[in-house]
Amino acid sequence: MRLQPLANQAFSPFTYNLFHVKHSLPFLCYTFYGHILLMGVFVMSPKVGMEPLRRQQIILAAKDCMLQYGFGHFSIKDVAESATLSTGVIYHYFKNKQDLLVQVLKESFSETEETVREAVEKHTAFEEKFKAYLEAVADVPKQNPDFYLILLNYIAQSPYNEEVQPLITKFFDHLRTFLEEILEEGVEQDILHPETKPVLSHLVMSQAMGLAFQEQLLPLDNVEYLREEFVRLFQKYIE
Amino acid sequence: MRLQPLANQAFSPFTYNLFHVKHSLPFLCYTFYGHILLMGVFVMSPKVGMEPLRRQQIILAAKDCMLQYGFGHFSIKDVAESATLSTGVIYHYFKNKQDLLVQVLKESFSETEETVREAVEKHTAFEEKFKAYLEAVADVPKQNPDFYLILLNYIAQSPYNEEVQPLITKFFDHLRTFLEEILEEGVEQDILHPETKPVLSHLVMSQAMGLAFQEQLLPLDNVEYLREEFVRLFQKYIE
Amino acid sequence: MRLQPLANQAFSPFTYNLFHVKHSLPFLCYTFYGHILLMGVFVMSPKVGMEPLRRQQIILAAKDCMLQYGFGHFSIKDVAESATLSTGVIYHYFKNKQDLLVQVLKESFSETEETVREAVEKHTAFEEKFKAYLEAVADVPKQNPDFYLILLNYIAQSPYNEEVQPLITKFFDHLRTFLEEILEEGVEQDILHPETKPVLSHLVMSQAMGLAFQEQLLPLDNVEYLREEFVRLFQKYIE
Amino acid sequence: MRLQPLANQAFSPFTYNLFHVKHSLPFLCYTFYGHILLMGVFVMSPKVGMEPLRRQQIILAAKDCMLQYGFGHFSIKDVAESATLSTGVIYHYFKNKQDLLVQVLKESFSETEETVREAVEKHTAFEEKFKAYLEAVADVPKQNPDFYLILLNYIAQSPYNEEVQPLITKFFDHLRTFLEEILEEGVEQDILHPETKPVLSHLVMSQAMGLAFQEQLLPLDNVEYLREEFVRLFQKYIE
DNA sequence: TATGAATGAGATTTCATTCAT
DNA sequence: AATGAATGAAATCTCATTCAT
Repeated sequence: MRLQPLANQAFSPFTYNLFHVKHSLPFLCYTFYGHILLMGVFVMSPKVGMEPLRRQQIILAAKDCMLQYGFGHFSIKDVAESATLSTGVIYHYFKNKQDLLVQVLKESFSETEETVREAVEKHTAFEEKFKAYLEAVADVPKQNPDFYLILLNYIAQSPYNEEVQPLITKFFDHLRTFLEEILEEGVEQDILHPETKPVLSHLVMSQAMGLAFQEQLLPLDNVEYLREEFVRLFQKYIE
Repeated sequence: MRLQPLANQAFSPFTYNLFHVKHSLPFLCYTFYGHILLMGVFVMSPKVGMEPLRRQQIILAAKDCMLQYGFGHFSIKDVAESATLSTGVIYHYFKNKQDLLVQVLKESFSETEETVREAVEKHTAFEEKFKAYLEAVADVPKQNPDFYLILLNYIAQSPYNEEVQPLITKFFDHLRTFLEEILEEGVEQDILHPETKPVLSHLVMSQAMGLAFQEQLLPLDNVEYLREEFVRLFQKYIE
Repeated sequence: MRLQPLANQAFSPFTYNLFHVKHSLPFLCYTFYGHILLMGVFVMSPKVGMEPLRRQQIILAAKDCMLQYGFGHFSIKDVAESATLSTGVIYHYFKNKQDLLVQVLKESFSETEETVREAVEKHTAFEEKFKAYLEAVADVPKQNPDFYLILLNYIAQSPYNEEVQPLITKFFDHLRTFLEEILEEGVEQDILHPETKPVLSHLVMSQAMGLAFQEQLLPLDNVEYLREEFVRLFQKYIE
Repeated sequence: MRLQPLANQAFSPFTYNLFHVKHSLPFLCYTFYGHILLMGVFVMSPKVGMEPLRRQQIILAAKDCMLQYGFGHFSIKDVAESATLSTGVIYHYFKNKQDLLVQVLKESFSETEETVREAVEKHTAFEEKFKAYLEAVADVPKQNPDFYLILLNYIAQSPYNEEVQPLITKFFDHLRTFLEEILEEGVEQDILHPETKPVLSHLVMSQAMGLAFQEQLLPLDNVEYLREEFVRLFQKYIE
């Protein structure tokens, strides 16, 4: 008695559906005479706890599609294909396209924020923290190469998208507030003038963002050196 | 007695109704005594020769739509409506949507480039030129409020659009090369180290772009002050 | 005891209502004594697995439209209407208009080729095979009245259509090669001179095609007689 | 005093229309002081007897377009461009697109008919006339390479075009009737059986047409030989 | 949970024809 | 007789979303 894949031609044109139903399994066996017998169909019970996994699977596929096709040509069908799921199931896990898009952005944001925070928290001295911050934000395009391309797509959309706009604003605010907290230590230690804080934090954010976008657009040959100079530029500024 | 080109504004496409000689254009010249003489008439038909006028009209309408709906929801139908024309006529003046989009971008670029060049060329001393450049690029969002929003939309498209990508690259290259030419004067006057040139030009471009995008995204309350600090940041850097 | 594929016609997409086990397909086999046994059921959903059915349905509708409106005024919208489907669903089953058109042609070709081959294969003697071939190709317009009208439409397109051109060429080549294989028997039996083969096969193809097109164009009153004479013409030629 | 081309910049944006009006001419001269003076505009009177010439010009351009783009992508704008005329003027000489298309076909037909008639009329004896006819119709694709491609386009259209259909029928009828007149001589000289006449004439027409179409479709390597055999086939038939 | 078929609105593009002059 | 701008209908194609099962 041996299990065998079902020969295609043995099935009427509708039987192949069986194999498309992902959570069912035909159970076959050979008879004593070598004939194939279908013993039954196991319709597997839906897996428990699949929800977060599926969501993740879809978000990842959506990220891929965003990078490959851009916001303008991003389609649910492509996401489904890329996740090897049906289009319909996307709507089980996400309210609609917009919802999916927002989740993708949220993921990207929290990833990047985490990276920066971790880099800073290794240090205690103000100067070291500041340097670590500068290096971390300058390194985002290297650590997380797709982040700025995704961000770019969303920023372009943001003026026309009520949900995306505040998300982006919040992301930059978080990151900038975090920097201001670091700078506050400098102020307390009389290294920095209090007024420098808001301006400096804005300039750092802008510069980091500008550099990353330039890198996306033009093939820069001396990226590494530019990043180092970016750090130096602001170290010089606070002296 | 000198031949004089007719002032453009004297001949809106509908003015032909005003002439006694129907559907024609008077050809005039000044006499020795300053009197105007009608030398003859050019036969014209009002439905002919609309090309330059219409192209401009459509490009303007397209810019409006771009700002209003963004790249993602930019439609030819909207452009036509906004220009109070039929959709078909757009294709009389532009090969396709892509072509129109490219023309819009080209216009925006040349406008901005011109503004910066003009600002710099008022000065002769290196330090003044450099300052003028910094101020001019920092002021682009103020002088030309739509520029960065349009740019943003195109940048997001650029990785998926063969024609737009090189246009943007060229624009930034032009602007950066122009800055390097200014910096070269600083090098010649021993104010700057030669190696500073490429790095500095990149950092300035990034910072300007980053600031402008931030301004697009967040309602900054101290924009003016930030711009001043932007200038000071780089003045400090070259000291 | 042998497994038997279910006959297609037993499962129109709507028959699922008839089964007691809802939305499923019975899997049957013959017993040693010829009795039918229900071995199990395949779970299916009526909205799934429509592909082969719909493709056929659409191809048929497309054929109808082709005949009714011709290549020049063949529109997807008409096909959809004729198949009582939405326009969108056509693009679910076919990549684009061109793809659909090609599938229609392929079907028509294989049908006709099959008819001719079957007619010939009933015979064994060379003369009989040759006669059967001549009669079969002459009878195509009668057996398959739409074939030449469809062909005509495609041929007119072929110089401007990269995909259709080789399909048509291949079709005629197949049919002509098949005739050459028949003629080869005549050569082996010393009934034909070897050199006659290629020329004769071409002339037969041309004549058949020419006759069919004439029939399309003019209302011939003596079609039957013409076909007989067509056969006689070439029988005489090989004597 | 010298004639000079008008400097572009001397004209308001609408004056260039002057040069677009094909039948008007500015008349210029230099003054004693070197200034350009426009002396007047000659609006040339419409040329008399241009009608047939223009019609011919347009028909030729239409033929070119038909060959280049086929019936399916044949557009008035292309015809106008190919004839270096405006789209509007086409409608001065032809009622509409359909009318133009019909004229193109008529021209092609009369050309071909003429060729065949001339070839036959050089001879007097029946056999020679018959041979000349066969050779002439077989040679049409060589003498008039575009004829069958144009015909193909029209035939495919004919079932859906009330005006084209009878034109084609008439063309083939003419040519076939002409052959029957020749054959009648053979009947009178007791070379042919009277019943052969209609069948033979049809078969000849079909064969010629079929051969020509095959030649259009497939790259035949032995066209010349095929044509000779075509002649021989029917010479043999009447023996 | 999952499938993928189906819908229908909307976008781009083409083009015969008209029209004012 | 000639221009080419303008229209608007129609065609192709895309895609978010729904739906029966």
